[in-house]
Amino acid sequence: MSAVKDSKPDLEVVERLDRSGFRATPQRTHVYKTLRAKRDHPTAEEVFIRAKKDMPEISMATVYNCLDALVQSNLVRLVNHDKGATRYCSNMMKHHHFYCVECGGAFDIDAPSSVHEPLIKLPTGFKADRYEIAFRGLCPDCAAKKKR
Amino acid sequence: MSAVKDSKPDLEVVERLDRSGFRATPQRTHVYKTLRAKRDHPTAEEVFIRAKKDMPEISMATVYNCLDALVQSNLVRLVNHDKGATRYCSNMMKHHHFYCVECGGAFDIDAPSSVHEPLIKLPTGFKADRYEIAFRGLCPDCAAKKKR
DNA sequence: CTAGGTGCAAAAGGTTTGCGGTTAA
DNA sequence: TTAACCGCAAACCTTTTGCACCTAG
Repeated sequence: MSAVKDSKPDLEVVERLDRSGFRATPQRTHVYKTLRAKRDHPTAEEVFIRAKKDMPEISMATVYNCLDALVQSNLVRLVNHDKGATRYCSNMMKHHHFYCVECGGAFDIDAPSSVHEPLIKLPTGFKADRYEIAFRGLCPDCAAKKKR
Repeated sequence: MSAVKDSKPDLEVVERLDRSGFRATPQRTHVYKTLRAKRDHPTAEEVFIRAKKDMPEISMATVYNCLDALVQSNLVRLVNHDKGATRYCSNMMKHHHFYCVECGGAFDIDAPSSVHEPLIKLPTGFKADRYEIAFRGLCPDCAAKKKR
């Protein structure tokens, strides 16, 4: 009922791509799966390297194309660190990010489902449909090292 | 109220640069003043163009160098839009940003001085010394256009 | 059949670096 | 004097684009 490389591509994904006007190609679903396989924030190149393991013929351009389609389909988010290449995140749950100023790492911070209140009142006219908090400071590891 | 080129370079700036181990060179103070002159979020190239008006011999590399020194001295912040070049912001008051998904513009959102509370509890070990909220949605102009 | 997608290679940004010359402590 | 800094140009890295071929609808 399923092949080695073509395991069922998750209806949700197919549907979302379709709703945004994209075909659910093997490359796109594979890039998505690659991203889901690990809970970190890889760069496009990192994704490319990982995706090639199971799909050696995929190209960098296609990875960019796929990531773009996935972002537009709301299956993946962009995450910008302060420097360097754009990173991608397949965790679409409401969450925030913590950036360690020491080691440069980025960590997901879950948003409490209860309190996502209009913490800040926006000036009249602005219509926000989402927000994300970027914390900066020391991650547990670096904080521990620093203390000594 | 502005001078030709060498108006006194603001003690605060000199001191901050110095405290971070940078000399307060004419280029650095000029780039800083350039950034302060307008309340937007220019790219490095934009800064370069503006800075050249009053300092024609300044180079792109120097602008990058200066911006870097200013960021490290806490006189300027990096602002990343979703796409494109890094942008810079000389508004160091506690504030957040609103990104318009329609026109791509970025707007400063003042943080109420009263409530800058730890609205989200971080997992144990994380030591945040600051945070910034990125709102996304429609700016007043685009919201108005959309309504029609 | 044909619009959309892929892979490749080349191009286009954006940022950094190496280096000779200059300047401030 | 000398370490820091400047301007220039080349290098580098990330992302986009043009194009020939391919494939699903």
